Amino acid sequence: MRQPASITAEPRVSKRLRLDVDSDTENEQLDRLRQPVRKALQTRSDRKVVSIFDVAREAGVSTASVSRVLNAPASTKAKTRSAVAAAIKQLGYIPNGVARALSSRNSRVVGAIIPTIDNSIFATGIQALQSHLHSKGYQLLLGSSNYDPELEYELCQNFLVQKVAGIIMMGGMQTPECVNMLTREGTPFVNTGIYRTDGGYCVGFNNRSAAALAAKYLIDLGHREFAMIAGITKHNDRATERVMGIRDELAKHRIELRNDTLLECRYEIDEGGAAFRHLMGLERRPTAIVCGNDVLGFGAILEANRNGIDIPGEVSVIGFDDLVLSRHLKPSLSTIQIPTKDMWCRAADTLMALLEGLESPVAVEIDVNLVVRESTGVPPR
Amino acid sequence: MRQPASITAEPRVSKRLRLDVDSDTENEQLDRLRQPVRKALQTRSDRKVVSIFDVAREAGVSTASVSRVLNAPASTKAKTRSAVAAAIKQLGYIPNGVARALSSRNSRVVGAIIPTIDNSIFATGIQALQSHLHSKGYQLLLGSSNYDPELEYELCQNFLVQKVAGIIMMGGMQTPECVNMLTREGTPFVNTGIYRTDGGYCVGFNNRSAAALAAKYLIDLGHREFAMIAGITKHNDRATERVMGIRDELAKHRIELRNDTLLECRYEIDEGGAAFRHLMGLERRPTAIVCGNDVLGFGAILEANRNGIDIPGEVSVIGFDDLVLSRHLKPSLSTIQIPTKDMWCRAADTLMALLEGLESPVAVEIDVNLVVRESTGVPPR
DNA sequence: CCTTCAAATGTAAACCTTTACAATCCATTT
DNA sequence: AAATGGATTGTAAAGGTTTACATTTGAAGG
Repeated sequence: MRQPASITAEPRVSKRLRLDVDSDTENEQLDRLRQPVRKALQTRSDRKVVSIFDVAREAGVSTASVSRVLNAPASTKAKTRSAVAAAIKQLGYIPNGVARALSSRNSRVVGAIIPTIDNSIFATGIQALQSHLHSKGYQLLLGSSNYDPELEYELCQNFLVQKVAGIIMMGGMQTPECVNMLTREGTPFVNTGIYRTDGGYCVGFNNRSAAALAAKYLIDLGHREFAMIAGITKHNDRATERVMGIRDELAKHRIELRNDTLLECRYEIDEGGAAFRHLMGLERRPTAIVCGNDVLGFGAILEANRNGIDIPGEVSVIGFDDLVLSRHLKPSLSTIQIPTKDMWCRAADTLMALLEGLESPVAVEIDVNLVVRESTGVPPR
Repeated sequence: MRQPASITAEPRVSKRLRLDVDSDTENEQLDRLRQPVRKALQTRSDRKVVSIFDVAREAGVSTASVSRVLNAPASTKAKTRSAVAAAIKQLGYIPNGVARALSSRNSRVVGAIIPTIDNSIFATGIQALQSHLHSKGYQLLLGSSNYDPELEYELCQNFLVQKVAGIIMMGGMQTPECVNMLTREGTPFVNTGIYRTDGGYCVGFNNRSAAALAAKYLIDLGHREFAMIAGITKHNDRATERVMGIRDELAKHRIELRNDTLLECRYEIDEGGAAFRHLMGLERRPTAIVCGNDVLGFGAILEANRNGIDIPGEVSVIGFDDLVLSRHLKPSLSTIQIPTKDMWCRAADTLMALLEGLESPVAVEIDVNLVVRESTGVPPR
């Protein structure tokens, strides 16, 4: 029996549940598609909004002409244009994008999903993305998934409800259900931060070979005792591939990455510092530490500073991403540099081309660079 | 004469122009309201989308019932609910939020404008905002203004076109035209990061007295030679008030903030470093430096590290914001701590209360704290 | 002056919901 | 069994655009 009490129209609290999971109760399934009923303040309730009809009347033309002046001015006469422009200005008309989207099936809104905005590599990307989209007349609907594919699914579904024109998502860890849903709805999407040729659109780089680049550099310097402070690899293809890249390169040189020197932590300074401390306390100390990203590298360097450990004298540290801070730290952090802004803008370009029916390369590879700074050097002794 | 060539329907490039500025040509005015005509790929063009009619037919009920199951389940019978739920699942129905918004006049989308996502204090705020909104069933449309009121106006207008339910904006430097436009449209908005009682909704703190707090602390330590590495005050009320707060407090103690020790720079590490270097090169060196935010403080500390200047031995440095990094730097940065996440969530709560027709305090004051760390101490000698 | 035809404009049907109002159902009461 | 009235459901009218198609305009050519 359904309990009416449990389905009153309380303000919706996301339950992070999937519509298509059998164990869900009906209520929970529906929850995800609801909008709350509690009588929302109907903005502009009494206020009469200026519509395209008002503009048409004021300008002495049809609504179609107003629409054309706005959307296809080249197909209107100068006289019509100026009459309409005057009317628009006179009335303070602001087109209703919702009606426009409904009618034209084009919302001119792009959705983006990143793991967290609270990581400057993503913040930088989103900043670039937003201003690029803005310059092309698109708006940005933003969601963060906290590295959780279920949440990412939910955000995607919300985007689809909102009828975004397309979606850009960091990484390629969407659940199959998520990809199905996007495909079924016909909403194009681009994965960013990864490069792969499995048929989906992506703009990014090969994390595996990029990481290998770092390892090779350290090996060439003479290092043989390695450690890695990796990101959490679960649900994170980039982190996973970076670990694989390090393993690849070490294996090539018959160097082992011992289990006790491969640490996974969240991308936080604290955690990087703690991992570094742990590694420095090992009986068999590594001489080179590869970090899953620069934040972890910062943690390592700052922890070393605090404890008077000499980088790179005693141990070399290399990061990944090249955040702004990396070059400023003392010692400055060697790292793999990603052209983040460029990557996000090109992801946007790829998506927008798709939206406009243009040809667009399916997989775009972005170049990364090894940036050598002060935190790496030859091994001690 | 109008030049047809100049008004072909090229993909829209934002001209950042105002509709109501007289010097605009008609074309430029209209530009801002257009959507491009170049035949956009009409997503899901042939694909038949599943509509509420299909669900209704499948479930053997009317569309009104389907709508009610989704939006006011308590007013439907269990049998109807389950039939509709089954049909929705069966068909993979995803409601059309655009049609929903048009019909109900409620988009459940909130717009937010910040100066730049590329500053971790804003990134942190937006992260908190987005997940808070998500938990309440709202989505986030994001724009960054780059501290430019004209751009902010434009972003606002785009939000209005998109019929956002409400807007949250960092600071209170909107142009009068912008505020007028929002008021005319009846779209509620909340300013964040500032506290003032001029009638508009805001959730924030008094930047002036917060800054004074920092100055007072340094004065109490015995400092008399002050400098300030401020943010750019133009178009930035927070930066301006922070300078005023310092001036206030110094004046109270008859201390002068000489012109050559008040530097304005963009919130970047480089600039903070350069300013610090400049100040340390002065004949009459300050013993205490107040920074407009932590990023500038980082610049100062890192520059000091590079040049072997002892902080706080030779000079004390204090920041503003309490970014994550502040406690990790060596020396760690004393600063004014802002409960950023809390502030943004409460701004969202204020706005959502408004949207739901609930009472909501007009001005919410957030508490700030002085956090004393290693970068401040008694003056030298 | 009359045709012809491209360009410009107008008419009205979608687009997909929500929701006011009307109609029906059905448990209670009389 | 009829009447009552609250709960549930259905009908159909918005909501503000775009756009296919029809119509009008007007310049060019005969």
